[in-house]
Amino acid sequence: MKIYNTMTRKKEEFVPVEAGKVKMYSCGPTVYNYFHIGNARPFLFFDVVKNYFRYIGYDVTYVQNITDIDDKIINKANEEGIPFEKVTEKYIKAFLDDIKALGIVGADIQPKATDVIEEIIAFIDKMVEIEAAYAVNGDVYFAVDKLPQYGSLSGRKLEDMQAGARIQENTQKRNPYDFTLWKASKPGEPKWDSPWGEGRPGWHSECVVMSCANLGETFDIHGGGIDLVFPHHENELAQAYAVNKKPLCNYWMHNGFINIEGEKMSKSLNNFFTLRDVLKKYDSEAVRFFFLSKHYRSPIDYNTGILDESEKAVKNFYKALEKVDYLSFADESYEVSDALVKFKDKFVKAMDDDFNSAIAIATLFDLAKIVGKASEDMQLRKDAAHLMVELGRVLGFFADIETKLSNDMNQISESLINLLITYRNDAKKDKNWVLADRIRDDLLALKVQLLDTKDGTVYKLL
RNA sequence: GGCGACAUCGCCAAGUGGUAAGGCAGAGGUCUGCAAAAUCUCCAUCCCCGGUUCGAAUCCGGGUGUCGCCUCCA
Repeated sequence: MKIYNTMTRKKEEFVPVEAGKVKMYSCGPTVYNYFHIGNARPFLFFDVVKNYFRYIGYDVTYVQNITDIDDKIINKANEEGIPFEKVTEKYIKAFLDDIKALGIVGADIQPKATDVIEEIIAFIDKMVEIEAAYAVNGDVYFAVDKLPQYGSLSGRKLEDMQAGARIQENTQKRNPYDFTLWKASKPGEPKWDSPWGEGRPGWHSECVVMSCANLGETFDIHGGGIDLVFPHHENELAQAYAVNKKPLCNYWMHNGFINIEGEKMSKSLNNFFTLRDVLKKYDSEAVRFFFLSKHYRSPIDYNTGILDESEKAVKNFYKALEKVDYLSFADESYEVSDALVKFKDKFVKAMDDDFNSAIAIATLFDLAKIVGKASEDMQLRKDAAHLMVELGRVLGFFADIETKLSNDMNQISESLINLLITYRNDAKKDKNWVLADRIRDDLLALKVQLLDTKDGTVYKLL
């Protein structure tokens, strides 16, 4: 198992802190809005990471935080003139609904920042105590100068950063790169008591507190979007070094960005799509296919055509399963036969190589080809179907296979269609092509497609 | 200015020294009253130049182009 580690900029063999166990953390949403497809990428990807580790036998603990106190949330609350809790309540629910709609199982532990304020205060207090941080007028800042390791994750040196960076003047800070740990509250803002007065925690401390509390001071994997490398993750790491004197985690994983039609997604360009809106038009598995068909570290371009293609591709998985009537034997046990073991190997090898999901998906197509091939041995086709579903589920596909494959047509309409097929066959016998075609076309308009096969006419619901 | 990523068939996308996976689209055959479906088959030498090597899409150098981070944006 190899993982690309942002810290070292190379693929490294994965060695867990504790044998047989994986402790992973990924940065969750700030709940002030519906999340967009860019946010969806890490949510989906790290869920697959978790699935895969479980699949190959690890005992996984996956923690993902919810940031429910933050400037953006306060701004939103002020805009709408409601308490910030109303904002977070609404968007936490939306977050949970949306990831579920995308087929994301979710984290084992999902702590909220406001649930651990006491712990965050204690953590910041410790930094002040050891002089890794300092308080000024009710604010607390982390002193980056004190930490020689600062910049090690993002590969920057403080000297380099100073040169051309556009950092707002903040005369309270000793170094412009000192970051806020605690922020004094203004009148009317949410606040908590602290040794430095009433205020609220900055963003960077909560993740350290929540990850270490649930996973230990050094855990295995910390994930998030590539943009979080600096400053967020750099700052998390800095705090962990300062207080625990050891690295926060052994492997830093970062997913690439999503562009829209070749341009950066941004609110000013108004070119972002919420997942919620995308799922109104496209099947969730098409979205999943879109993400997983490309390596997670690559930048990925979103455009309207790409999901159409993805949707067709996913449909072919189901077409193959329909051909063998998968549901009729889905519950039967099976073994990976000698003829199929190479596909499982290919899948595992691909995923072991820094989660190469593109090849993993190709394996699914390899299997779909066998499943759908009428000339193949039926037992082989069934076994291939089982394996295809087993592997597909690791990637999050086929979660709702019963619904997808079941024909919800009721008995009456089924017999009506068969009746019309009989009429059409009579018309064909009479060479009444006009009537025959009319029946076919009219049914097509009702989303019932007639197909003339060697064995007679069959129909398909579109 | 500093740091970094990427450039592979019409589109999406694997590949990290041994002679280009897969998907979508497309072409042809079979089947068919027509059509669709199904099925079989076909479909790239890897941005440019130079180097290393028996051998490079893969390594090195130089171009060109695209993009990202350095603004509490995943």
